[in-house]
Amino acid sequence: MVKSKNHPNNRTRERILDKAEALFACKGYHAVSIREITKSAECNVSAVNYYFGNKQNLYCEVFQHRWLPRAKRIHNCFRQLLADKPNCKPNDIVRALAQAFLQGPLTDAERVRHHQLISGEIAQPSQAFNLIAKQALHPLFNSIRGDLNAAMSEIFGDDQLTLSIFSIFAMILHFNFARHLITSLSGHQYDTDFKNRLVDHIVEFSMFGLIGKNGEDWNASTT
Amino acid sequence: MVKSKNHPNNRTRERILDKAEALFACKGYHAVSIREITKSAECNVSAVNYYFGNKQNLYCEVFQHRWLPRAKRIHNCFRQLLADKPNCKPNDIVRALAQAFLQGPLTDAERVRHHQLISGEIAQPSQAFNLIAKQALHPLFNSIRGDLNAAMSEIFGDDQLTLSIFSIFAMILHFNFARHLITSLSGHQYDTDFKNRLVDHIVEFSMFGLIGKNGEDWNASTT
DNA sequence: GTCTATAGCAGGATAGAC
DNA sequence: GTCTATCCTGCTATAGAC
Repeated sequence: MVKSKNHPNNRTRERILDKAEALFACKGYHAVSIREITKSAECNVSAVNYYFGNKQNLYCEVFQHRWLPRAKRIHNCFRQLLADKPNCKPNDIVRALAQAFLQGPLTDAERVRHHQLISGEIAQPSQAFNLIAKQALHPLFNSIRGDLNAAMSEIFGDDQLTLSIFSIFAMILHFNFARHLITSLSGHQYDTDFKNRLVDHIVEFSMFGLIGKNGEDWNASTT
Repeated sequence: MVKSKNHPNNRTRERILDKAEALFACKGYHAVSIREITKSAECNVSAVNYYFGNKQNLYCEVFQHRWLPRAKRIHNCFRQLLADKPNCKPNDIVRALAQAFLQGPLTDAERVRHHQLISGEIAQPSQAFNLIAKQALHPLFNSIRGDLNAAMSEIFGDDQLTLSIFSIFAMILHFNFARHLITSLSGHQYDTDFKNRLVDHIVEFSMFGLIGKNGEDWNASTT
């Protein structure tokens, strides 16, 4: 057995966070054991308790030190894309959002991890939910709300806008979160072409829905 | 200790399925122990192994004997709603779908369970995924595809239609699946009024997106 | 800061009485 | 079909050597 491992420029604490995140994302909190994490991080079992106290706290610190910084990178990317368009219209906002999340600064592996983790918290909120709600979800939501509000005509009610933002997020999350299902039903792999296609689709659908700009007499049969 | 428990008209096997489903939905597969299930079902620990062989198999049978029948009830409700409208337009189809899933034949507690279970499988597919994909997801998808295809104008491409159906499902799933987040961001509780509002929103957004029938010059700033 | 060793417990699964 | 008792594995967490 090697006593002192070679991990140049790569502290044990950081390696644990990296591997823990990957495993939590992939399998979920309860399906991952400390032994599995420390084995993957090539360190001793007791290192998790030494650095993080316990498993639950490691999970929270994954969100604090891995998930949140990545969320910030996505949001910055979104803001940057908008900053390049001074008088932006609703479609510019939705496009910037879709691009930031589907093509933005993350690698595809990071993107999958990111969405798996947030999906887990949305489905079954734990301690970490309050953290990310307060520091990422609420600020982003309010920011988009302000942008869209400024860009939309005033006939749009507050509630209508809120629900529309949820719907846009539903699409963005779903197209990352349900990759397996979507591949299984559509046959598409998540390559660059398909992601371009998805961004275009999200923008078009968010603007026109099923009807399209050629808007026909959709309501004719309803009396 | 009581030797023979009183469970009139309610076989042990069925009680285990009921309680197991509730717990799996609420906490996820790995977070639930056999002991917890059998305690909740008021039977002996060994009953799970007696009736289902092992935990994994119990999980699959929950999908087989609880989830799938419920999915069928929802699909029947959808078909029934459509049958009442002979010459249905796209908005009728989307409304029937949203109603079937958000207001349909299930109680609200059943609806939450149903969506938590399917979300778990979409996020991290297990053995059960193939079962429900083959017996519920693919048939429903193809059925809607056919309905919409017949109701839409022919300018809509195959791929465009596929992505649009995903988007409609994304909304329906998200509005059930992300209840905690949506309540946290919008302040709305999931009462009857809000669910009515959601159905209307899903139909409107799916038809017109953000622009609405008053469709303005959304694309003006993009050159 | 990293390791070994182990405490202490909970998990899934089985054998066999009734 | 339901129960008790038990096996054995794997888990989290801690104590203490180096």
